[in-house]
Amino acid sequence: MSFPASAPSHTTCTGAMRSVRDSLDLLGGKWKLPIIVGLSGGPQRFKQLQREVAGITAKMLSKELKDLEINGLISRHVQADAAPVAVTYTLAAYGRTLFPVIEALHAWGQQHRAHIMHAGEAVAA
Amino acid sequence: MSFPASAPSHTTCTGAMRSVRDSLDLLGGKWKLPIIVGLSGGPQRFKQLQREVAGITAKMLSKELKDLEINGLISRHVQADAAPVAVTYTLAAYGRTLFPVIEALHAWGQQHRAHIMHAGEAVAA
DNA sequence: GATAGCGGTTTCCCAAAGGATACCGGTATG
DNA sequence: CATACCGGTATCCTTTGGGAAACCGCTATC
Repeated sequence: MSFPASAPSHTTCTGAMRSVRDSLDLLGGKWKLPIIVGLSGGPQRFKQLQREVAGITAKMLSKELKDLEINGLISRHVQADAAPVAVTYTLAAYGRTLFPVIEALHAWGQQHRAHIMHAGEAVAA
Repeated sequence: MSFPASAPSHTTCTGAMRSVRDSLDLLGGKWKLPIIVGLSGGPQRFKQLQREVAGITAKMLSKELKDLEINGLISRHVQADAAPVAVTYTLAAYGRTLFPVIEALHAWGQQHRAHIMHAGEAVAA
């Protein structure tokens, strides 16, 4: 259940690391998580999403969405019936299993920001 | 406490993303987490650690250790008394606050691996 | 007919990440 | 004297990540 709390001994820790690195490979980079969070509020169309993920270029968004779809985290729907061909991206159920991970990163990042500020105060004071 | 479960609305999600990206900036890259896990079992000396983190070069290990130390996640101790100058690296208390994050990444990565295998089975069967 | 939006792709380019190798001064060991 | 271990550093190189801008066909709108 937990990664070894003590005595890594090469083999044990190497094993635990594999899965950690797997996660990081899928979620690493600048845009994967922002996109997932951007979709967490409901389906979005390409340009909508690009506006929401502030700063991302069309090229990056396109590429990252492909990656995420390949890994089953999101799904792409094309409505050819509509006149200018609407495309919507939806966070898949499997993508939602990432929420605890995002939560953990979010919580730590927030606490870390507070930690930094606190250290800064002592200096600034 | 939790990142917005619905209706991101730009501002909300942008705020939540900042801390997530902060975490990723500190922990991202190929080696940071492996090193932390490597130290989770107790203090290690440089070469010991390099052997444990399988595959890392001295240059990378040295650089990453500096980064981690600057961020207060680990601490470096030099024992000049010993003849060939021993250096030990220890996971700081603050570094241990990362355990929940690592746990989350570990758990998801492990589940993901199972997920992939499962999908593979259907094909392989 | 011009302009704007959609959903992208293509090309070019730069900076950062990271690997390989050699080397450093020190000691101990054969 | 040669070799190996320690804790690194310096140099060079390739790979990757990612940004900028132009462009695509199509539609709707002024």
